[in-house]
Amino acid sequence: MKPFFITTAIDYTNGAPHIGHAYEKVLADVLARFHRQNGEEVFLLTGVDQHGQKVQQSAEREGIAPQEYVDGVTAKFLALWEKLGIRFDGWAATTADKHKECVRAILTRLWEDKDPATGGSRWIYKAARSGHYSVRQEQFLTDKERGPDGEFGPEWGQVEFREEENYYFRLAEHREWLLGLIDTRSAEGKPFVIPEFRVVELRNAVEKLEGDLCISRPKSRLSWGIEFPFDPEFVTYVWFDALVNYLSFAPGYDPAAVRPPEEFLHLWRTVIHDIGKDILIPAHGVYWPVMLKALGFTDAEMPTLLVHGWWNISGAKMSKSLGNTVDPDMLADRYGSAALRYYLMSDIATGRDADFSEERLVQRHNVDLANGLGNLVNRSLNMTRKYREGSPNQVVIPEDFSAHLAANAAALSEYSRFMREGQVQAGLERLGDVVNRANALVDASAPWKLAKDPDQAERLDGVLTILILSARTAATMLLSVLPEAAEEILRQLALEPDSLAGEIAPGLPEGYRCGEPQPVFPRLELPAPPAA
RNA sequence: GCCAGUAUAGCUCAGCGGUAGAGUAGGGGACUCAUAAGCCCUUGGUCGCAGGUUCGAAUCCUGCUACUGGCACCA
Repeated sequence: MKPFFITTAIDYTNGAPHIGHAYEKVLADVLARFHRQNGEEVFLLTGVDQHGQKVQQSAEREGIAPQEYVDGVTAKFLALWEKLGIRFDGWAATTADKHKECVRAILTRLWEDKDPATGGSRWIYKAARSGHYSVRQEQFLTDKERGPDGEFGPEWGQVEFREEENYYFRLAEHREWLLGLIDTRSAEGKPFVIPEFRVVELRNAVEKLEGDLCISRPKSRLSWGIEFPFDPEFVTYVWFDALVNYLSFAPGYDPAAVRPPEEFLHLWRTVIHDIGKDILIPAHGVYWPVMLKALGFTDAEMPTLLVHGWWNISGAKMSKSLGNTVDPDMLADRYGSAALRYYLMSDIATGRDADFSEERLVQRHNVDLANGLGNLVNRSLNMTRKYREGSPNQVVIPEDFSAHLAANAAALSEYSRFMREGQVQAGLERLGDVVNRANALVDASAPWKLAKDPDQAERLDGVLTILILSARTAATMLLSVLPEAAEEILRQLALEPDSLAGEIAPGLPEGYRCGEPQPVFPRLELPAPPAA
């Protein structure tokens, strides 16, 4: 079976999930479901990033242990994914023993990979750096933190000059290699980053790459992390912990092996990292490929980065400090997870930003799903039952409608192409075409008139057949985005979905009888505005 | 400061050298199988601003403005 491996970013467990977290997971889930529907061996990996200073501080504020704190937040994420129907195959939690061991094994290997010329590690070195340090905020200050008078403001408390030793991962010397990788991938038509306009951004950043990556924090400053295997005075700092989740929770990875095991590579060669634009540069676009190179991955074994945009709120960035975050849990409760999933997939072009609007969420649900697809299914089944007791006769499709099914087949294959490219919105537009074409056919052929004229009996059978087959094709195209609703439609139609291969059945099965219509998408209403 | 990107109908966006497009919202009509849904027709734009190239520019070039992203600087 052809493999398909997709990962999401792991979310930081320092607050409740917002709409952006939900969007990224729904996108991954939809693509995973599409490939699964296409008969592929799919692995979807998602999870949470649980270490770090902010978690440590939040736990202290609440007077509980960090593990207890992250377990609580993690439960919120898991409950939301359950509510939104996110079906994942691997769950990455960075405080899991499996992950800690993997990170430590990787650090050990890189530390012990000695350069014969110098006798030191080829990848990691220890060095002292100095700077201004705020004791109260427990962080080094840059000149950004200086006030207009050039001094550090009172919010930093006591600021002292401090020297600190840390471990560093060599990055800068891999600049040319990374530029070559980016260019080669683009030239081969398999860009390192999708959408392609982000490749330029990444390339610019890589060209200016200098300096190495600090991968440790002294325990005196940060205790909530993975202890360094060869120096217990330090814990692993963010990216060497978080990024490694893609390996530690992937099936078959062995951190000790010089070359990744074939069992693992089988899946890994197809890997797509579904991430937000905020963590492309430098984490996923620079640190990660160099880390993989250090771990013995060849250029052909580098991932593809699928970079999505953000949901803005009335044109403004969503941020906790602005207090304009959107709670996906509340939206799912208010409108149902299907309406939310459909909105998130249909109203943003993958890779770009969009403006979030509850009004638009309701509108898209009502126009596309309730009035469009839902009503098509309902009216088709009603007429089939009313005029043919659920079983249209097997007839030759009337000549003036014969192009209809061919157009549906074309729409289905275009849908597949868009979905393979991660363009879910474009795929859903093809679904809309199938629905609109069928609804137009109802009015053009007027089955209620045909039913009154015995001479038109065969024509009526043909129209009903096309309508039911169209509803089936539409449901087939809805399966990855709204699996439960699509299955309910197929149940009412009493049909299996079409194959995604592009060919569709020319008629109904022998002895076909449709099921009972039941509205699948009741219309939604916006809550009444609060009384003035 | 540098490098990109975006600016087209109320809204979301497509078009990227040859008479301004789609969906949605607004208006009108005919119908009745249906979730008062659907179908047909239709109003609506000096294509951010100013120049230039061209027989012809939303489309190419230059400058400007606004917004977005990235990087850098912040002695």
